[in-house]
Amino acid sequence: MELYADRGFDQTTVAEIAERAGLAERTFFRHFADKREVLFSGAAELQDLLVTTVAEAPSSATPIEVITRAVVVAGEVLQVRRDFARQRHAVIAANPELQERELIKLATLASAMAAALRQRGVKEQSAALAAEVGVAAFKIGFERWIKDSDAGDLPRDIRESLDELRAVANGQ
Amino acid sequence: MELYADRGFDQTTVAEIAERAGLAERTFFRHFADKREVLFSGAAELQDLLVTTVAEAPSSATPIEVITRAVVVAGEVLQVRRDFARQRHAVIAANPELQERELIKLATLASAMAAALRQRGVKEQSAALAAEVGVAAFKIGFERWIKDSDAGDLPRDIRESLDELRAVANGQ
DNA sequence: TATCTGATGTCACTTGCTGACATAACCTGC
DNA sequence: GCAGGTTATGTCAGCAAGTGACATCAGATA
Repeated sequence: MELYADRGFDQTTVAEIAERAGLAERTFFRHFADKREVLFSGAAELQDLLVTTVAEAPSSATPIEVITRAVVVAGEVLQVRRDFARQRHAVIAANPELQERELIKLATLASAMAAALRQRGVKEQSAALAAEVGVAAFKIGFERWIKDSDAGDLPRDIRESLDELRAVANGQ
Repeated sequence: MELYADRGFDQTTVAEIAERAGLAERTFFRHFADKREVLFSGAAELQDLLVTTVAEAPSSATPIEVITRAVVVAGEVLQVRRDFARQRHAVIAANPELQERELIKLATLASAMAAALRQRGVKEQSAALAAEVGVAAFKIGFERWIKDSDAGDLPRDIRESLDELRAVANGQ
């Protein structure tokens, strides 16, 4: 992260990262599939959190309620380390390859949530759509939160995005 | 496309592509930014189509109506070459790097549509959300269409996805 | 015809990433 | 404690993607 933030992602070689870490270059690739993955190792935990939250929701809840709960909980967790999230976001925003990776991670989260919904008996299409909607609202709520110069409130921003998404989808 | 479809994306070298095309390897990179981009050169035209459709919609239309029209029109165009779309989809589905590229292209389309909506006076957040919703419905409609063993009807599938998205978002 | 421009070729080079094999650290059972 | 297995790390050679610099060639234009 330090190197990426300082000189930029492209300008940082794996050799430099390895040297800074006191390891051989080869060892880096044993810990991370590629140079980008360093910034996305946290995605697995986030996915667990989302899936667990979906799975544990009361059976009376509708798909969108379940998804809302999940992304809001994720927001609560992310919010804790705002400075880190911000720096990471800046690094990613400066590089298209990293944005690609970010997008596929989000898509993976969506499909994991969709799978968890299907487990609850939600039908295929609805599950996929609810998950996509949740991720879209999360994404836009996250961006608003990161831009906010004050402390901000990520879960609230996510909820508001979802409300506005609903309004927009209903033709308002 | 032939090479990618035959031996797979990873197993195809740029040297081979260049040879098949009767060109030097260097020349390949003057036509395409990288090895993946070959499969996404059509995205620019699609973006033009979407943006134009958004811009030309009657001023009375709501954001979601405008976006719906745009993605349906895009569906009509894509539908014409179903075999090509299918083969391309299969190649992409077999390779994570290509999926990443696909996702960033879709995200680019979404943000282009959002910009076109803002041009119409739609406020920032609503524009972004409407565009995201449109792309999500397009994506899922497209997948249904591509899986369909019959001739299928892409615009219809997209519309149905949007209807179902609305139902889901409203808590059904 | 002379010249200008754009597309292509050639070459050398960096860097990401992988496979194969060697070595060191660390358990685990006895 | 120690023999044997497992896991993390090092070393090295090599492939393929992508880039910069310079040369060349073909067609358009004055």
